[in-house]
Amino acid sequence: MHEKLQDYFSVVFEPELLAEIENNGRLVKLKKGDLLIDVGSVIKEVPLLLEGAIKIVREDKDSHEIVLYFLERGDTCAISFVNCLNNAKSKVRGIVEKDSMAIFVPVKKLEEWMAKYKTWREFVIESYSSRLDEMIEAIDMLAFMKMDERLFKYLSDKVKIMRDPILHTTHYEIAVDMNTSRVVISRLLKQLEKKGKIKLHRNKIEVLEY
DNA sequence: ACATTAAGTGATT
DNA sequence: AATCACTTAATGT
Repeated sequence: MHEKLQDYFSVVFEPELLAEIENNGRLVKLKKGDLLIDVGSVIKEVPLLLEGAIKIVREDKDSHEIVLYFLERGDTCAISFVNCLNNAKSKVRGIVEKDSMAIFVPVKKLEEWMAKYKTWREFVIESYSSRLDEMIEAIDMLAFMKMDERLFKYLSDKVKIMRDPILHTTHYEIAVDMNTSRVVISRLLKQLEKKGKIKLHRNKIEVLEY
């Protein structure tokens, strides 16, 4: 826990705060597919991501979903933190996208730290605003971009987050993430392959350009 | 060999 | 861009 914490957070947090995180947080290993938070749940612990990636998804009542943004190492979900200071329920779902490691810190502590540590305050504000930026980007994508552009952005985003140009996913999973049908995704992927931007395999997509 | 699941495709709306 | 109705290909038992 110490080393990883140092790796990603020692540049942003002062030593006392790092020590507090170590004393109050619990280290959790997360497996791909784990459900971190669901719509309607109240959060009492917030994760600081040491390694891996989390997908944040919005879901409607008919289980249509749309990906809002991804969390990476060094990130936290400030939205859910601020949200639970407000005693509100989560409006999003967080799913572990690849095997991850995180430190869970009780919200109560985080609240104390807001007053105590400047770096923590700045971190939360920073994180909140970049999450908001990403969400606005997601809205732009839905409102203004065509399916083929959306798909290519989805692929290149995912490559960046997974840190691997070979995506181990199916057409169906992409279709669910983008709230469209598998057939549409298959056709668009085929077009991208013809343009030489990707290479298709079973359960696997090689992204050549991103 | 057979069943299941992933992916490709034409036709229709 | 979505849906239907297949076909083909890859994989698991």
